[in-house]
Amino acid sequence: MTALTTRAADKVDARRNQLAESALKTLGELGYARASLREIATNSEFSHGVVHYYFRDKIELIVYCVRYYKARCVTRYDAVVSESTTADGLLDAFAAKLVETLHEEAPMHRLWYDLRAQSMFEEQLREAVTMIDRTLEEMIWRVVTRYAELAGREVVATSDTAYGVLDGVFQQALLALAGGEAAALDRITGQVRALMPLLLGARVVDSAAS
Amino acid sequence: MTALTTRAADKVDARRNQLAESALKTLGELGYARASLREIATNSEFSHGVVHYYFRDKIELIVYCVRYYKARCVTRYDAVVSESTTADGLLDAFAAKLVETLHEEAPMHRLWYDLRAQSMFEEQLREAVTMIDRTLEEMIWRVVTRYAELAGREVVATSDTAYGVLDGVFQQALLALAGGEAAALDRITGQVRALMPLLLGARVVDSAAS
DNA sequence: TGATTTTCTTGACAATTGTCCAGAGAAATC
DNA sequence: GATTTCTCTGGACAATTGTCAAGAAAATCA
Repeated sequence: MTALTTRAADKVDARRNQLAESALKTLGELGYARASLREIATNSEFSHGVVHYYFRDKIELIVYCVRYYKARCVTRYDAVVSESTTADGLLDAFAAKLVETLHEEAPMHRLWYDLRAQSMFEEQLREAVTMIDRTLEEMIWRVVTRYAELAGREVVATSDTAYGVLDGVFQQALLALAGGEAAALDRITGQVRALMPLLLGARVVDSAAS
Repeated sequence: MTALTTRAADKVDARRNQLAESALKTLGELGYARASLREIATNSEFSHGVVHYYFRDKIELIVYCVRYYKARCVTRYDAVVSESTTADGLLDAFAAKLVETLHEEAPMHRLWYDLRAQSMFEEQLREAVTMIDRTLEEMIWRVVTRYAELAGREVVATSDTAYGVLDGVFQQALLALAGGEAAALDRITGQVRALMPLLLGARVVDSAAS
């Protein structure tokens, strides 16, 4: 019985994910405000009524989508961290990955910034948004600390500052890109190369290697 | 006749500004999506029909509001720049002003971030948003260059990077504040104190003063 | 004061929205 | 194969939206 229940729950979750998938496509295209449930359903293979079978209301769908979206984000820079062997190499790989993300996932990211802004008005969004924000901060922190480790230096900024700084220039690039400014891709590469070293302080002396 | 026309135009502009004023209040409270023309009109001293007498449609009202809002922003840190006599003093004044802004104009700023995000979906908003963004960047740049000048050092970051970085942590603070995290005010003070020096490079030798 | 223009109000409109529901269809269970 | 449960459809609902227009009210001008 437990097994059956679990399997049924899995099936429901699978359908929820399927709906979230197409909902995210519509949301990324139209943004939070303009994406109606009917439009979302039209861009899926179901009718508009099915949404209320799997989600209580619109906000629950959105929140589910936001959480679902997070799963794709967390590992984005893991390869950058694990496969880089030098500080400069990591810098290159990180910048390249940022550019790739801006290129290929722009709709997803403008949706993210949209939702984050909406969360300042709609309290129901806040918890999910805060959770993702924390996850993103940790992701960036892994990159920065690995960078410092490879450089043999210490990080002089806190985790939130590092995230805030890089998120700021990333958002700037995304915005410029939305305005057709293709040069934004080159610009952010330079910005990251310039900023990351600034986050590092004096050379660390490894006391175990004397 | 020119004088009369001008005076009439001034009167129209005055009414437009009056409407923009109360519209901004509603927009700051509800955000771009949820602020209907009726709600905006209700929070003004006019009926909902008057909006279409002074503005062609909703988007024109919003854009007008955005531009009107800009006028209040540009001079916000002028006193910080002109009245500071030491680098550390400027840092203090700048951080204090940021905190004050976060405290007193939070609704206005969450509206700004909302509109900026919307501009990635709605092309009609883009021009006005881009213009304000440039203005804000210049404003920050005046602070940063003045800071470098007082410190007798050069700025190692470009104007857009400086703006992106500070805007990032500011937005982070605003978001945290919306979530009731009062500690965000102290945090951003520390962040600014830590970040600004990082934007400066080696000591500048004033060749004229040798 | 009377005429004319400007300004504003009120009500109406079509469209869109989120939500709900009755029932059709599919799947699972017995 | 019959029955029950799950899944989905399509239409209806009230509420809200931006927009518009007809006319009242106010201001301006003669």
